[in-house]
Amino acid sequence: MEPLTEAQQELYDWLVDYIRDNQHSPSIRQMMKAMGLKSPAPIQSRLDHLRKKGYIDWSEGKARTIRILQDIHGIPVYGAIAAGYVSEVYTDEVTRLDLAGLPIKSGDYALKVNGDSMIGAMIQDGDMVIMRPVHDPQSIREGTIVAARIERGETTLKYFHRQGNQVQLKPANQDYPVQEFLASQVDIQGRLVAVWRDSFD
Amino acid sequence: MEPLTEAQQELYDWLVDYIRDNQHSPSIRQMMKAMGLKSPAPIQSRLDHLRKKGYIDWSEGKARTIRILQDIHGIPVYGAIAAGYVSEVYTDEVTRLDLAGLPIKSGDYALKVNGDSMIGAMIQDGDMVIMRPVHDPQSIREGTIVAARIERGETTLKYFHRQGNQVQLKPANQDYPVQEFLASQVDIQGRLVAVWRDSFD
DNA sequence: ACTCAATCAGAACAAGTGTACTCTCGACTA
DNA sequence: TAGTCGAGAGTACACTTGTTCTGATTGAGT
Repeated sequence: MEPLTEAQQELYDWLVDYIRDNQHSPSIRQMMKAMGLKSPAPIQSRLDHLRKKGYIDWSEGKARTIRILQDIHGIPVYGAIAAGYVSEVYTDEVTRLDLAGLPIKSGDYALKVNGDSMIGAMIQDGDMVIMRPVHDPQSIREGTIVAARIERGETTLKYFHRQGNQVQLKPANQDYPVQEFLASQVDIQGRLVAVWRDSFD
Repeated sequence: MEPLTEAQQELYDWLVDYIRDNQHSPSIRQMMKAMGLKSPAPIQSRLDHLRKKGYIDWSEGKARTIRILQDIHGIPVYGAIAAGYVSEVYTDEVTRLDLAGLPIKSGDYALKVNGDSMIGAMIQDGDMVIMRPVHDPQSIREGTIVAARIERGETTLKYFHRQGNQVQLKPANQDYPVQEFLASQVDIQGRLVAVWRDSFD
């Protein structure tokens, strides 16, 4: 990332804070006052440089449309780790894991997992599963993990399989039985899109 | 939260998406087009209702200053699901899982997991592990999962154990051996605070 | 049948706002 | 020493944009 001058850095830092707090960009005259200036020209100049250097962008001619190009919310992904004695560090290109924006859409919701019936799918007690609402049951693919409500009763997390007009709900644990229902008996409330676990002491 | 009409809900959902994607509010005429309308009046009406019901707010007279009052980045936690045929739905109090803010501190970073040496700890290939830097190796508790760099070589994810002045790195998979090193040989780069997995088709 | 709220079209206005322009000044460099 | 670049003041203009009108339509209650 190309370095910034002191004045540019000052404006950039203020911008990031303002946008994070207010969910929208300030106007040039607002920035002017915040920087203690009496003319919009210096702000324009700094903004031009910030854009040229790849820090921000905006829609030409439109009011308050500045966007910070760097991810504000995510955390940096430094590389790949682990296991087979291999490791790799991303030095030049630091991607970012945007837990807030990237894989999650509006409407998604989370459920806390009780029990261990999905242990074979690496989902354990206490995990948070992020679900996406399913509007058309026909669109669910075989083997997807879904939250299924059975006959207006309890909801469980299971593998989804079709068998004619029947629906199979398979746990990922030998200790639990496979359940079969008529398609009309089960209500698929969502499909699994992500798992979050922070239950480490 | 007061319920919304269909038209209001449609606008609100679109708004949330737009602001999250663009870091600023759209103009009324943009909303007009997005909703397929030919007049700004209906949008204003919907916005008035959304504000009155506490969903959004804006600075009067200022362009593109709409803010979503609800937390955009967290996602709602509807309840507990699964497993032992038990389920529970949180109806009254909807907590929110703030993936961006809550359990993650500044300085945390993510690593993509290669291999299956931690499969016993329910961490599989492709998972993102969120690590927190460890400054004092003495503070690490027995059995914590850490990212350890061995003799300035590769970094691996393992259980951390002490044995006198030696350090044991135990994988969570029988197929891999336990490794032992002098404390001076291993550099603990971080301890595991969370796991994220979104590799579902 | 009546009321009321919510939803639309269309037009108009005033303020907010981005942008362009002309200057000056200081720091650094060839 | 002349030249370039970034910072800053001040002014002006055109477009974007929020807001306010006047009406018409629809649907749900009563």
